[in-house]
Amino acid sequence: MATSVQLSPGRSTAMRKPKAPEANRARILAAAVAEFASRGYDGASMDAIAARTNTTRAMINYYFRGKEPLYLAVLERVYADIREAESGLDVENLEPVEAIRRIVEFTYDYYVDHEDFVRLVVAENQAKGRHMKRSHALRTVNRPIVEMLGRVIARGQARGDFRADADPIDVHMAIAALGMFNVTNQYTFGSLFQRPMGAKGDVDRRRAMVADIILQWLGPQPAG
Amino acid sequence: MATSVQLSPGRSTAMRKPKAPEANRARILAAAVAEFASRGYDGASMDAIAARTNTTRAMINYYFRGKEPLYLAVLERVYADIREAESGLDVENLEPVEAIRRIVEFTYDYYVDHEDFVRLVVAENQAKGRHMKRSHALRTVNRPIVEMLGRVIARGQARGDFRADADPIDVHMAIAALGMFNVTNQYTFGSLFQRPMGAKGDVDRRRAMVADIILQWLGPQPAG
Amino acid sequence: MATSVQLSPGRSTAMRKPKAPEANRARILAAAVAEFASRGYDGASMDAIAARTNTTRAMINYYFRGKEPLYLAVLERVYADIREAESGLDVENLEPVEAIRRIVEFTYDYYVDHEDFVRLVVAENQAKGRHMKRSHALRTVNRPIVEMLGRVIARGQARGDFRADADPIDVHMAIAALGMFNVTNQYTFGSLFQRPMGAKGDVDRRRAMVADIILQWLGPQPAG
Amino acid sequence: MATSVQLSPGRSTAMRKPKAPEANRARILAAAVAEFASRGYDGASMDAIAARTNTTRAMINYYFRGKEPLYLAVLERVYADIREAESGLDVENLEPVEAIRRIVEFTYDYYVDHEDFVRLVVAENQAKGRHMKRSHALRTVNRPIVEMLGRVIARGQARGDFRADADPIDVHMAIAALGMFNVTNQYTFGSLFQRPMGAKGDVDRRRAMVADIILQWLGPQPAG
DNA sequence: TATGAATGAGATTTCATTCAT
DNA sequence: TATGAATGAAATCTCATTCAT
Repeated sequence: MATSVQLSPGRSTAMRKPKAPEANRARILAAAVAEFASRGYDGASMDAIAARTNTTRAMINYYFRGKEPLYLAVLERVYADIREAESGLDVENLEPVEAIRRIVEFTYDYYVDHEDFVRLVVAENQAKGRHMKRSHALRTVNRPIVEMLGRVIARGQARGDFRADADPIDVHMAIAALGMFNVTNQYTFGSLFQRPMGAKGDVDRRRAMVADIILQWLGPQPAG
Repeated sequence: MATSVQLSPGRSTAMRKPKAPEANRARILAAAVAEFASRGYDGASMDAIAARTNTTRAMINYYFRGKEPLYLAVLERVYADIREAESGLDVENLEPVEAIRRIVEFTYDYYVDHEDFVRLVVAENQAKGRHMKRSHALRTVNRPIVEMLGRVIARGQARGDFRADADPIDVHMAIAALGMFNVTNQYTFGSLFQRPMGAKGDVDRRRAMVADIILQWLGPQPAG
Repeated sequence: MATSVQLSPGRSTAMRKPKAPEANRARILAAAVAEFASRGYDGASMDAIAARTNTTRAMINYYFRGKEPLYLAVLERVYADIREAESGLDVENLEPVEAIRRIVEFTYDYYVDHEDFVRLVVAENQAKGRHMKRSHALRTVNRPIVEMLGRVIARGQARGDFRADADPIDVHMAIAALGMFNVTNQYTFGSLFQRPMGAKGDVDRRRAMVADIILQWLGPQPAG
Repeated sequence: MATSVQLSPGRSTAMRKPKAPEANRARILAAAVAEFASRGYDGASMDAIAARTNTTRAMINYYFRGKEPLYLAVLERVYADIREAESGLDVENLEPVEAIRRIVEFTYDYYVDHEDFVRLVVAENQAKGRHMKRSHALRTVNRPIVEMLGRVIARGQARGDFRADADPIDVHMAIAALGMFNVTNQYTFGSLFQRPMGAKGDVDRRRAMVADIILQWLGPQPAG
């Protein structure tokens, strides 16, 4: 018994006890965003999240009641973030064409700069929207960018700049598709075609390209 | 093979030991494609794959030497499949504009009809290309569609139908982005904007839309 | 401990959750010593260790984080034990020859009485010291018996009882070799030469024999 | 089906088919000696042995009928080898003291040069002689060295060179113990006391030391 | 004689969650 | 509010052996 035997099985590093519930919650949530984005729902481990926050699995369960609720909170958070960012975008004073270009650029950059968001959206789609369905908050997320697009397109149509049958949701979808692909498919596409993509690709050139594509398509139909 | 060869007696149906390695392998691979596509790498379970066939985990390990090699075989298989399908696409005799439309339609339909392929590609990207890197076969997959696009674009440029600076890989990327998005993001996008997507969306309309987008963009630049 | 302290009510016997981490850890460690000593590293099974206690594999992993760390803890424990036992050996007040005899006897008996220790040492050697290398604790184990031997030998040399070139580590090695062999090789040697060995052999006679061998060797060199 | 799919699950390296049963057996046995010596009974894998021989597990089972019989064959082989080597030792024409020195040196060197033998003996002892018991061949192995020792000791006693109560088996045991320890305990002892041992230690010095120990002990008892 | 195919048992480890305090 | 302890389920992989030819 004189021999010193280690008693505590867990991590024995002295951990600070914050005693600040809100801060704890926020820290856990941030760690969870990173972990779920990086590893996906199944790949993410509660332990890894705990390790990123100097707390324990039990703590996380205490705050979020389990892995899935935590994941939902993560989704809600990143959607709230993009909604907020979109809200800050002011295009009412720009000419329609310039406004579209601005919106495309904003969107393109947001994806490049927020890979976590993109990866989480993709993960949720890979999960067939399983979790999203259970969240009232997520089912009622509104994305200001679509209404914004609607107003810009209407202005452009009024001036004859844009084709008459342009639909804001279609336009948003095209912008999102072209912008996301660079991030979502960077590994396979980049590897197969030897093109650096995502944040490492030629961001400026490709962002401009997307704007061109959208604007060409939106432009008034040549008679015929 | 046309002549009737006597098969060994008990080979007809319910044998305890099938002894049909090729068929076994193929069955396992098919089951693995479905399982990995449905659940992702981590989510997929060797047991589930075994259950989809009439074999056991041990059998799968015997044939494929583990989960990751099996996953690689799956990736290689679906890439081989799309490469083969692309090879069968004949556009050399079409006018450039029609050829592009044909290629877009083919690609769009392939994604809609082969969700497994799309999901596997997405999954591999979510895994940051981790597995792909280890496969020589995958690092050297060539996608005939890009060369095909290159030839069509060159023909179009020679006739003045297409802009001079069009790049086949950019074009392929745009087509892929617009086509995949409908499949990859169907759950979140569809839910957020109340639009059915993927195979359940308005496939015809959207396929045409993608072709329009690409062709407008490819068309000769208006002077100025 | 002598005063009667009130224990918490349910603590007496059959609780579903013992909540006695120290005792659990100790019980697991003891079981692991027995299992690893009996079956070697590879032969030992975590299940068997669990069965020897009243816990589960998962519990063991919780406390020790895996099989190898557990094995290391076992090694560290038995080395700590022998070190402690060696420390209790008091030979400073004995004449050098008697002191050597005492040390030999202690060592010989320790091996006979602690087959687990001997078997674990042998197992680690069979594993080429693979695990030991990874343990800082083990790399810095000091064995008091060698310093003790050094002091006794020096005293004997000063009196002319022992040869001048005697080296404590050589002496310890010879003692250990002769003592361990009886335990380590009891099965093959005993079987081949029909001699009961280990604890079943003629312990007294052989222990004396080892002391004789060592002392004859240590004794002053006959001139010439 | 145009795609090339690997069909054979096993190792596809072109393997030569020796068609030489005896040679096969010998090669497998040699590989098994190395594998069992290196990894112990449990640690050894039939696959690893197969890999060392360019055959398959099935082959080995075909020749040896299982892992344990193979292990027994290995033990029998290495004991046959040492017996044969011992038989070649000629000491009848040496003076008793020189003869003893010769025997010690031979034994010491044999252990240093045949670690596989030593490791197998140790492994069998760690297995508590479990396998040995089942082998008639092993239960009747005779070790010529003991009779040889007996004759030498008798000659030495007749001349008054050796003590009267010296027992050949005791002597052999001491020689074996001192010689084996250098090999069997080289990892723990060497690490704990910073002494290179086994073939890497100071073989010459230690071999001489063992001879000295034995001869001092065997020498005629000083009166008293 | 030789072998690819097939099998079932067992081993370790990870993990999310629950419990009692 | 916070947490160490405990648990049961599942997942992957290895392996010796057997079978049919």
